[in-house]
Amino acid sequence: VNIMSNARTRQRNPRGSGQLLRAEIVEAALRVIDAGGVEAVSLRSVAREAGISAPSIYDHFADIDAVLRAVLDAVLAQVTEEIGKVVAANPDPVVTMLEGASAWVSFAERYPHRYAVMHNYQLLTTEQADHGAGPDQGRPFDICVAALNECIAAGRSASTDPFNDSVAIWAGLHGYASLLSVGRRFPWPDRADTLRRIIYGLAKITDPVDLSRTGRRAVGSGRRRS
Amino acid sequence: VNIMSNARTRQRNPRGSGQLLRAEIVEAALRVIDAGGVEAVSLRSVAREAGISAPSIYDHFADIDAVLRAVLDAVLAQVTEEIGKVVAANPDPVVTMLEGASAWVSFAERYPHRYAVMHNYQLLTTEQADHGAGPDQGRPFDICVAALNECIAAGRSASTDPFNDSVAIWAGLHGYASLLSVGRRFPWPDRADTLRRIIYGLAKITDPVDLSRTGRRAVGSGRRRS
DNA sequence: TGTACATCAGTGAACGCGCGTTCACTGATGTAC
DNA sequence: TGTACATCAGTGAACGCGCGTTCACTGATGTAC
Repeated sequence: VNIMSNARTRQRNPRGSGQLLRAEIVEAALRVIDAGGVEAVSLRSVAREAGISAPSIYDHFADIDAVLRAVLDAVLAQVTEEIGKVVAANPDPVVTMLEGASAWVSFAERYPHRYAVMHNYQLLTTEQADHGAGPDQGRPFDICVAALNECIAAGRSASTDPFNDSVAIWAGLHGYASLLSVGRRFPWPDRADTLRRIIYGLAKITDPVDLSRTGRRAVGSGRRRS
Repeated sequence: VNIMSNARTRQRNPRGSGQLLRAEIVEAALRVIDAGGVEAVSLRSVAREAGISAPSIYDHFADIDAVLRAVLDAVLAQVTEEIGKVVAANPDPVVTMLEGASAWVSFAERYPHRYAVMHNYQLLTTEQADHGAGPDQGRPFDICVAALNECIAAGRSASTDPFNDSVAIWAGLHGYASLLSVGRRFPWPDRADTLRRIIYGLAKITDPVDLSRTGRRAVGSGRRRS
């Protein structure tokens, strides 16, 4: 747990740079979370990991929950950025949905404990829960609605209700990410296949794409229709 | 938290009935979980709720994790029974899928903390994680595969791969149940509508059913196809 | 240019709390003789 | 029928631990004069 600790190596920040410790505390909390989950977080464990004494945290945060809210902001920013990058890189709206979904699930698998923290409702401030900063409700969910609207506009989706269909997509992706991130033993099918089933089925994609071909051309064999 | 406690009112069990306390401990743990989530569970909090001294638990369980595993068994039995009842009552396979899904989500909403415990992988024994007792992998997941196979056999589903499609359905239902159970504020669409989107989309139902009509006849307007 | 002082960025010791766990024990009740 | 005893179903006190939080403090560094 203490492998990445900077305990004992830390130097006091120079005069006027006291704010730097705030960021160091958030980073230390992220390391504690990655190593042992949110239940390993305590004021003292974060202080140990940051290489400072416990009372020093009070100079920057009111309590450990304030630290966790700052952590949550950092995690939200990270996942939104990762998805945003993928979405911006793809002009094809169907590919955008698939790759965005893949980025979401990939984040959950690489940072399972951050993903869990992101969905721990107890931690959220009302603002984080209600507005744009909300993990799914906010930017990632909005990205999903926007991408689905683009699919509809391009004639690639049969959805007539992009908001309600996006709720279903959100549920599917969160459930899949959540199941994968807890590391349950299960004969999981190929991930790209499962993501295609979820996105094609819930976004009502009429015009699948074969991602295994570099040309990314539409193919007719992606999903059989009756 | 202590409202339903039987502290101070409890009588020692009669000679030869010491086993009864085991069940009382599990029930007390369920009350603690329902009131405050799994993080409120401790050996002492469960003992308080059961109206016994803390060391008494050691006569029946090796440690608090053993109590939680017994709790998990009870929760799995409950949810499996609730779903099984609904499934057995419906001869129509499409209705079975919808009502089974509704029962699952309803359980998550009525017992959000039990639902969370059920997906807390840390608690599972290897047996619970791998075999029939597993929360979704086991009986509920098998019920889903069986129901989907019935839909296919009845010509109501276009699925050609019931196992992989069931994984997608499992993801969708778990995600939806999970999102609802954490109580996030969100303009949720009508629940039956969302469940229809998830099941019809992922089970590839070609022949929707209108649940609002008591006759449960198939209707053509459930989902537009391009 | 020197020096007193204020400020900054923290520290160390201590507090009371709930926790898991141990250990010797208690008191009611069934049973052997 | 009486009584000694074994057993059962627990209890009460104590331990060491990590926790959140407080409080007086320290020592380096910038600044006023």
